[in-house]
Amino acid sequence: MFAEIDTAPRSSPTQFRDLPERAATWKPQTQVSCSDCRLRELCLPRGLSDGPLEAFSAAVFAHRRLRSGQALFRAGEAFDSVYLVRSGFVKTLVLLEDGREQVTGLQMRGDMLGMDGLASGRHVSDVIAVDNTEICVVPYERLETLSQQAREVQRHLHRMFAKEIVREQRMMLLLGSMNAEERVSAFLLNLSERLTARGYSPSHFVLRLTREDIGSLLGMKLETVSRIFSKFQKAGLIEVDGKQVRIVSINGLSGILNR
Amino acid sequence: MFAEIDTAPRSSPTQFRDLPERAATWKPQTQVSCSDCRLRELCLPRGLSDGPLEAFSAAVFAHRRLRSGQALFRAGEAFDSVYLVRSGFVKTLVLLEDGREQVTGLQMRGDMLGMDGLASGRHVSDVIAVDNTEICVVPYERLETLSQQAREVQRHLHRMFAKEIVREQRMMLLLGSMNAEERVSAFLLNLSERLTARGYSPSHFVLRLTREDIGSLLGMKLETVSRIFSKFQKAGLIEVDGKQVRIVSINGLSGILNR
DNA sequence: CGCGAGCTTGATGCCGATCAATGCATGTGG
DNA sequence: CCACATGCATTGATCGGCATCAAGCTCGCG
Repeated sequence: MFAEIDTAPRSSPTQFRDLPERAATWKPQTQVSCSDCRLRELCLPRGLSDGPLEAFSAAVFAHRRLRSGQALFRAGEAFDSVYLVRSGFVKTLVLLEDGREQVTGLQMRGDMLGMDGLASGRHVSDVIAVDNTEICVVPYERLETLSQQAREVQRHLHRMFAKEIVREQRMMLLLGSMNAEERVSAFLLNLSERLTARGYSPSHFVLRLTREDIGSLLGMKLETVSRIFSKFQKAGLIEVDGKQVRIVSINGLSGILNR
Repeated sequence: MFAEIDTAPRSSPTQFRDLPERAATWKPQTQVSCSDCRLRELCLPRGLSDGPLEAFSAAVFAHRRLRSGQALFRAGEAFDSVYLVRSGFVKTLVLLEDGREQVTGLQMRGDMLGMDGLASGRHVSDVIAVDNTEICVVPYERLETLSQQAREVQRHLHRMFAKEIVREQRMMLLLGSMNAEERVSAFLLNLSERLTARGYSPSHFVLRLTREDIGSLLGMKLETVSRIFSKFQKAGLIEVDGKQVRIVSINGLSGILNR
């Protein structure tokens, strides 16, 4: 039904993600310099001068490759690094003592992870790859040092923190005051925006999450997610086929939000 | 029904909050040094050595006094400072384009505010006093400088950021996967904990928020909040009289959460 | 005194949860 | 290669928790 739009136009490792014979060759890789990383414009302060850039590059200690399903870290583990998604997709989960868990985010290229661990020295969330994923590891100590040497790095870091705070505030608003249709539509529009910013098609993409994970993220049951997808499809707003989604009417979707 | 437990044991400005004739004298105050601020152990890095301490003290540019109902800042205003609650209580609201708003937090002594503005240079939330409140104003530029000079200050700042991220994650979990009774009980227990940490009674306190604000914070309607308070009272878990609350059975309340 | 803001409580209705059946794709072991 | 299990998604039927609508109360205040 849908053409393959699953490939990352500017990020080579992901373009093989659906080919099992390539996935089988998925292995840790040697280190890469930040200077020629295509992620640079997302991950680094804009216009970072050469000195700080190289310093930042040195701060990226290592890269980790995760296969879909593998964990980057889990709640309870000691915090020592923050992470940047270089390619692929991960989900973040927070856990309640009684076993209940909730997806709190879907992160993609350029998104920062793991800052939660700074509060107590231990992570309070799980981060799980939902696609073959490449991660830049930035030891916190190095980031601290670098941040003290270069004010622009410090400011960039603060901005990353602040963005996460704002994102979570928006999620609280979604969870606290939107109905199910509004949540799903906000989710799809947000996904579209972020994928567009990363060079993907604005209208045609692959949900990395199952209906259950989407439901968890949006505070509803998987059946409800499924029903609303079907309803939107009948209304001519989207086309859905499993995880493949095409947004037919952005305006229609936005209309649901501002109603 | 309840004795007056409304006074702040270690924070002088608030102990007059319910006396209107004192409230009428509420006016901007001269500057105070951080070194003899009673908030010090909450707001400053523990064991901060003398040099950085004085630097930090100098970073607190001014103090602002707000009467109940006044705004510290509003969404859309330019960001230039972060704030610390020195005494009193404020609520934070985020707004949707269509006018919907949601309370996202209740902040009290030692809590930091305004970091959201760092993301875009403009605040995206309103902060409104829900009691006569005293605020320490810390210009961001100064904080940046100080943070570069003293690693312990930087680390403390990062930890404040991270705590806010973790707090918001917990709120997402509450909003996404708890029913109404669990939310109210989590709210009361959290309030009790935080007030205890500040030297108030763990069992006997004053809700600063209206039923409507509590409902907004917890993602439910004010009538539901009211009903659940009544239900908890009948069950012998709490005693409520307007904004006065006494927790009769902490275990009973916790039991609702882990059920 | 009357008025409005905030709170409580009841009656009713709806949205989304729950329970359940089915289909489909993938993987696995006989 | 088939039988079977497992994970994920869709759809229907029913139920219940919370929203909604409404009435009445208290309290502080102009």
